[in-house]
Amino acid sequence: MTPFDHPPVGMNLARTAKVIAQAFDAALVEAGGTLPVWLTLLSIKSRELANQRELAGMIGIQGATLTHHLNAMEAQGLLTRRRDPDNRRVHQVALTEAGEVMFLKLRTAALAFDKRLRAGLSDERLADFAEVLAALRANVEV
Amino acid sequence: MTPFDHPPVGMNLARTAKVIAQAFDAALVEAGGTLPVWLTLLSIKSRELANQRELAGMIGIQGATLTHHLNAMEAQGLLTRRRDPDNRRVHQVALTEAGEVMFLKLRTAALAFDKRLRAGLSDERLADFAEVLAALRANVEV
DNA sequence: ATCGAATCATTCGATATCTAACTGTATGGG
DNA sequence: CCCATACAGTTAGATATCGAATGATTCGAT
Repeated sequence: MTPFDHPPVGMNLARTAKVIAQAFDAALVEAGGTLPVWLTLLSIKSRELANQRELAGMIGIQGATLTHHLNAMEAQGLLTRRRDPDNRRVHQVALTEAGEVMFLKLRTAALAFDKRLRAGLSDERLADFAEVLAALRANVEV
Repeated sequence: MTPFDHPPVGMNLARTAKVIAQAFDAALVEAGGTLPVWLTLLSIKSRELANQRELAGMIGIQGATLTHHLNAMEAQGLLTRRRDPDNRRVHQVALTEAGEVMFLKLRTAALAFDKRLRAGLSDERLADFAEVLAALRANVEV
């Protein structure tokens, strides 16, 4: 498949990330949510009253994409948006009761998936893995 | 950002894969193509006359998605589709002259990007990295 | 005090992807 | 032989994402 001496790192990374993301999404659908819904809930919980720019940054998506998800989740009754009275440009996002419930359900699924993923891999091995990921990111920035 | 003891592997993997894929796509756009175009060209070159099911499998996308890319690339004059006379269900895909030229240009960009990505990482380290990727994939299958 | 620049969010239009349904073609068991 | 089943590809409809343009608000420099 490749005109490369070594199997290309990037391709391997992309393929692996894809199958894992798909499996994770399937696990979350099982639990009544989706991957973007989980990421959005997680970002909101980790910093209540953050503005949308900050939430998008935590998730690693653009503001426009987050707006989309928030619209859907607001329609589903998982969250509310309210303008910050101190700075009426920003929308403060907060979870509803239903949003909290969904968060807890998806967290259970996410924790189980993370455990499944780490099976058979030592902490040192995973730490080195994370370091390589960081190095790859660094090699691409700038 | 997380209710996890350890930073979750999957999230780290997904984020890294995303920024690297974006950087790679940018490099390919610089060279006159895109990531899906490159992957399609590469899959065709690595097995001339393969059918679309096989090509999609090599790239890691569904047949329907490949159809989309082939339509666009055929319209651009990069490739041709012809029915296999021995089995009129299958379409044999072949590159045109322009497709060959594009392949060479994008290959140069891809090789340069791969080199940039590996900078500062030993072969052993990358080999172990690839093994962990394989283990993660295995942990998710079935 | 006002106007231009910056900031936050939304809207718009495009691309990539998926699944499911459909079309056309091949094949094998009765 | 022929029909049920399987297979290759396309089409249709949905979701996720991005970048660019727009709207609303704030801030700062003169």
